[in-house]
Amino acid sequence: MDTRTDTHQPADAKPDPMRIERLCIERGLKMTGQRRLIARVLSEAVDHPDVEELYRRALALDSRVSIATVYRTVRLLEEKGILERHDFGGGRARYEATDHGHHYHLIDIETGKVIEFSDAQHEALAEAIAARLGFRLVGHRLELFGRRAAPEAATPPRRAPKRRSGEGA
Amino acid sequence: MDTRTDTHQPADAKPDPMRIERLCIERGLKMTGQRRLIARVLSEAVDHPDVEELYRRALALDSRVSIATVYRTVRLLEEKGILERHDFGGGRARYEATDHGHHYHLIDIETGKVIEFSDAQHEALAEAIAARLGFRLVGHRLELFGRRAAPEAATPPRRAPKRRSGEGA
DNA sequence: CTAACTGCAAACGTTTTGCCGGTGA
DNA sequence: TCACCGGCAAAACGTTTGCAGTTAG
Repeated sequence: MDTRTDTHQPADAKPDPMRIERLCIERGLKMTGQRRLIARVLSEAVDHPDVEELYRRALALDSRVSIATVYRTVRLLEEKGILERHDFGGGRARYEATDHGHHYHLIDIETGKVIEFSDAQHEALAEAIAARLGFRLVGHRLELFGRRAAPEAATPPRRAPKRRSGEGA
Repeated sequence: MDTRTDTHQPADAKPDPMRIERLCIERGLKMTGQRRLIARVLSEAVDHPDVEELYRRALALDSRVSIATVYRTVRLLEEKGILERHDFGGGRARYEATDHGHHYHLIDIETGKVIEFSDAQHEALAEAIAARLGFRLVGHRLELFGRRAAPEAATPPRRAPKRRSGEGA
């Protein structure tokens, strides 16, 4: 397929607000009110929210959720392969639905914003490297940390995150 | 330089047991007994120890260190650019000296062992992708998760780590 | 009916920090 | 000298869990 870098962020604004719920049912999960709520918040997210953010969004729709349930749900969905957990530095796990195929992340270190992209060339390279080292590739992650290139007025400086976790050198 | 994947693990068994200490002095850090001790442990490490492991190794040489000091030192050294923090999953940060140039990691998901490698082709690709997306690349990380390829008797199964952090999909 | 679920608060494991008496430069 | 440092114990942080009551299927 494509050999070029291909961005796809808020482009496809998650069209289906029930996708996650459907997946839950498929895997035989009991659909309670809070589960449905959290599923909806997740389905609608176009970013990579952490648990607190999910909790905040859920609360805004219905106050009968506890953060413990968000933690439990998010973990459960990850175990079921419905969610993917990421660590972009900053000490909290961030989640995203497992769909829109393999992609990588570019983190804007000024704003913390995450841009998704895919790149077939990289995909092939990763595979080749693993093979060269005598391994069968099971998974891989590529994260780029960058600063918006030159041209315009600089974004105001950003306070350092709460500190924790590994940044790429 | 090389365009091929190049492994370099315990190969170069850190020849200089004072490298870190020298760097500390260069950056104007006060060299106390415990600082020197920790620096030495770090200089001698050929792996990616976490804080507890560093503490254990330091204690074995001299019992007058506290784990708080290890935490403080490791953080300080990271801020000074002497150490690099990694999160390979498992809930604790792991450290390695910032030297032997840019390299990436392949994590053997059976054993948890980390193999380092460098790859100029990937390096160039990362740079190109960032540019293509309108960013200046500040750092990047590539982590491969793999299973030793076919041939020999399989390594015994390994219990899952303490749970936390992001695995590559 | 009952296994799966929830809220709450307490527990967890890692990491940071306040206090305050030391110590290297 | 004195700004920086180390030990200790307590706090903070994100996250998990035991308990007891609730609910989906």
